[in-house]
Amino acid sequence: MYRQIADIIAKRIADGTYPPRRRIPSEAQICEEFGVSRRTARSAYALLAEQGLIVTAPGKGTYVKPQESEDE
Amino acid sequence: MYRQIADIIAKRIADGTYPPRRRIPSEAQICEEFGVSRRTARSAYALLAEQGLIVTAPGKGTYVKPQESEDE
DNA sequence: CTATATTTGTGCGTATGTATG
DNA sequence: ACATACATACGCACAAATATA
Repeated sequence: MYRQIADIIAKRIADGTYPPRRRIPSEAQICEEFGVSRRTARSAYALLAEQGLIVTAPGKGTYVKPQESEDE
Repeated sequence: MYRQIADIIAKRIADGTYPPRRRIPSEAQICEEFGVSRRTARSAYALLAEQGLIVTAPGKGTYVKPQESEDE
């Protein structure tokens, strides 16, 4: 199930729904949208982070990974 | 053997020992009660699920299937 | 500086799902 | 049918980091 969620989010990143450096839904919001536990939401994001698609920022949120060419 | 266990559980559902929407013993508890392996306990529950008597919820447990007329 | 709210990080226990021997 | 192990998922609680009032 967490793989399906990760796949959906990955598609949103690919099609520009979630552009680079954009903050994406919090884990809590993922729980609501997909009706899953936070554990599952986190597993999905962990998979996307492992794939290098997103980065997490404790206390701030989760963001789409910036492009290589982009500055800080 | 798993058919015998399934039959016993089915009787408990039929006589109201396990009412609709009630959580029934976990697979582990079935193992203890009947002295069988988890594989056998799962086979029993799989049979009952196939018969539409129960529904399983990963991470939560196994429940007696609600009546058609019941709301969520 | 304090207090509150939000968000990610971590840990625990329990239960079902899947795979292997 | 047995035994074992690991993966996945739910729920809860608390900590740490950040932002805001």
